This record gives sequence, C-alpha cells and structure tokens, in this order.
Amino acid sequence: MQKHKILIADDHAMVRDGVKNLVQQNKDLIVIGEARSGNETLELFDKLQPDLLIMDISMPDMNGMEVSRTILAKNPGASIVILSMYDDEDYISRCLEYGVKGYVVKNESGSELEYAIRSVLQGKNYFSRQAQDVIFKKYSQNVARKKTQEEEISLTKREIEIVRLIADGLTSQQMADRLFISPRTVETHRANLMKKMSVKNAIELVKKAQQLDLLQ
Amino acid sequence: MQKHKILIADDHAMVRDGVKNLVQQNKDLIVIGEARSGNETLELFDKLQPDLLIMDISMPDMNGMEVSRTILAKNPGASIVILSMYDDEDYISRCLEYGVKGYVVKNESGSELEYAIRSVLQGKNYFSRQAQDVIFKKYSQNVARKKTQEEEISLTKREIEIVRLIADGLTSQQMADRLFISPRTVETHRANLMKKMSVKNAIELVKKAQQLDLLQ
DNA sequence: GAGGATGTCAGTAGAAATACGTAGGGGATG
DNA sequence: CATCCCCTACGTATTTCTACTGACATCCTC
Repeated sequence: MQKHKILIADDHAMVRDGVKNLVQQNKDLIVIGEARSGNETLELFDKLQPDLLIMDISMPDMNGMEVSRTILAKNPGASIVILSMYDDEDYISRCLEYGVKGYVVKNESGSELEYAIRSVLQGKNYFSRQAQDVIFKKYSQNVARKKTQEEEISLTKREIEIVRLIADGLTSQQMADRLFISPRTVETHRANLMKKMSVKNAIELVKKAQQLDLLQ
Repeated sequence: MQKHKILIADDHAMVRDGVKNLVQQNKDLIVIGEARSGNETLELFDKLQPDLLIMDISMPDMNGMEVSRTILAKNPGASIVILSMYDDEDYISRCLEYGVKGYVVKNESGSELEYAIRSVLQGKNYFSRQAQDVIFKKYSQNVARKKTQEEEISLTKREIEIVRLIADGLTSQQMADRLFISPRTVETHRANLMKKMSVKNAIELVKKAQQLDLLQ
C-alpha cells in the first residue's frame, strides 16, 4: 500500500506530537518530517516532497501564510492544511487566495483535522466550521450592502446598454457608431447616468455599476 | 421554555415526515406548519412567522429559490434552510446571493440538517459539506485563473500606487496634489501603465488591474 | 389631452485624457 | 564606471470627456 507522506510544521513540540499521533492512527498516512520554523519548512518541503503539509499559521521566523505562498508559487498543486489559533477573516481569505486547501481552527475537534486531511488528499478543499462561518459572514455582508444600495437607482434599458459599453472601454464615438445614434446622444446618456449615480467621472460610474451588479 | 417555531415546505409527504421526525426529536424545536407548494409556503410564512423555514428546492409551482427571494425581500433577516437533491453550483450561489442561511444536500446524513438548523438558529450560516466543496472549487478556479495571467506584467510601487488612485476616480491633477509631484509625471505613469497592460484607456486599465487583483 | 418618462440631438466651453517624443537624477548592480 | 531601472518632468497636438442648457418626438398614463 502506498502511504501518503505528511510533513508537519509547528514551533511547539506538543502540537507537533499531537498532530503526529492523530495522523498516525491512520495506517495509510505517514509522517516523514517535522519542521520547527518557516525556513525549515521550506527546506524540508523541497527535500522531502510530501503529499501534504500540515502547518501552524504562526511560527517564529516566517508565518504559515508566507510559507504557503512561497511553496505554492513553486509547486502550484501542493496540498497544504493550515492550523490556526484564530478565525481571523484576513488570515482565512489570504490563505484561500494563495491556494491553501485546508484551514482548521485549533480549538475545534481533532476530527475536523482528520476530515481536512482526508478531503485535501482527495483533491478537495476543506475549511473548518469556524473558518467557513467567517467567509459566509463576509459574503452575506457584501450581498446585504449591495441590496440596500440597489433600491434607489433605476436605470432605463438604454442607459444600462450605455453603461455596459462604457465599462467595455468604448469612447462615445465608438458607442455612437455601434448604436447608430449621435455621439451627442451618447454623451447625454453618459451625463444622465453620472447624475443618477452621483459620480464625477466614467471610472467611478463603472465601479458603481459593478457594485450594483449591472454589468451582465 | 421558548420553543423555536419551524415551518417545513416540501411537496413530498415522506420527506416532510422525515424532517418533522428529525426536528421533533429536539425538545426546543416545534413544527408549526407544513407547506406543499411554493405559494402555500409564502402564505404560511406570512401567517405563522416561523423562526426557521426548511424548504425543498424543487416544488411544483414555484421553486425554493424564488420562494426564498420573495420571502427575504420582505423579511431580510428570515432564516431559511434549503434542502436540495443537487449540489449544483448555480443553485448554491443563487441561494447565497438571496440570503439563504443554510443549504443541505439530501443525500447527506441527517446530522448535517440538524447541524444546519442549530447553526442558523444561532444566527450563523451553514452550508453542508458538498455545498461548500462546490463553492470552494469555484473559488479556487478563479484564483488559479488569476494566477496564470499575473505572471507577465510587473509594475513598480509607484505605478501600483497610481493605478489605485486612477481606480478611485481621481484626475491626474488630484493625484499630483496628493503625491506632491507634477501632473505631467502622473500622466507619464498613466501612459506607462496603459502600455504595460496593453489597454487603450483608463477604464480598461482599471478593469485589468481588478482582474490582476492589484487594487488592495 | 395634460403631464411624465424616455430617447433623441445640439451649442458652447472648458477640463481631462491620450499620443507622440525627449531627458535628467539617483540607486542598484555587474 | 557603465548600464539598467525607476521616478521625475516637459512640449505639442489631438481626442475625449464633462458641464450646463435647451429642444423635440414618442409613448404611456392619469
């Protein structure tokens, strides 16, 4: 049987041991190395080429996110599960950005970590309960904000057409050619749009339209 | 003890009974109504004002998503858990958009539903394993796409600063004032940016910068 | 049929952006 | 020290955008 090779990175021996025990209760998993710092993690990852890296987010020299970014820059498919003390939104979203596949908050049960390991080795992502809560909260805040703004502003069909063309980077002349109307008319629409949406130039107009989800 | 009032909506009696049993094993929960269609759900929700609505996504007259949207438009804080046969990405993301707080795929265990009920009643979101997998897959695809584009273009610190100000809708003069440099210099940066990023005007520049995640 | 919303177009004027090219000072690096 | 990159800055010319005002036809509604 081919065992999955796992590298553990944490500056606390006790945590390393705990994770190691947890991992090695599974016969198809084997811990092939332990790192005590960010730099050591980078070295060992290169040398050992593990199937999975389980890493603390806070380490003395370089934090887990920076290590993740470095590793994932060189090894885009690498599997990394982050262990963190915190369910901080910044941390979590940065990890997602960098391509980390798992994120488990330490005060959650060991089964969360096991589930994360299983999922990631199967090629899926796994963010633990608390981590998801944070993401969903952020997401729904965004949605809520969009909803409340959306009410007041109502655009005509033509105006929506125009604002989309503006967002595509066309000049008034180009829009006029495409719509078979005068460039002056396009400019009228543009002016009306800016007035309706309380902005001072086309760039802010496009941003606002994006926020209101008017572009496609 | 104040019991949490729950409304169940599903066109299949067997599913309703199953959910009902599951719910009423908890002493602090009580099923106060059952709806067999989308329209009935809307009526009962208005009349009964439940603390939580557990609803099938597919119903004869109006599907669960449309019902959700209608209810949430009138009751922005309403708690809704969607039961679905499918882990379709479109369904899930639409539910998120509308403000649905829970999404459970039917072939998952009953404990997923219980967990969802608990979480939502506590004011949190809960999307079951399969639903999350879909979202994360989508998310990481986006990240991956972004990454591949990012390589070629490298901007200097000053250029990044400028492109962000452009994205904020400032004119060259305003940027010059803020950065204590000549407006001509700002225009030089702007021109260099447009050349580097192969675009013809500021709007396309901003869009490109957004794609490359250069704006904060 | 009066009134409102929409889409169309124009004049005038000034502000801003874009397209060219050129160039010096400073820092890092070989 | 030569070279490259970055930041800085200017000249000239043209295009595009923004601001403000006024106007007319159409369609819908009350």
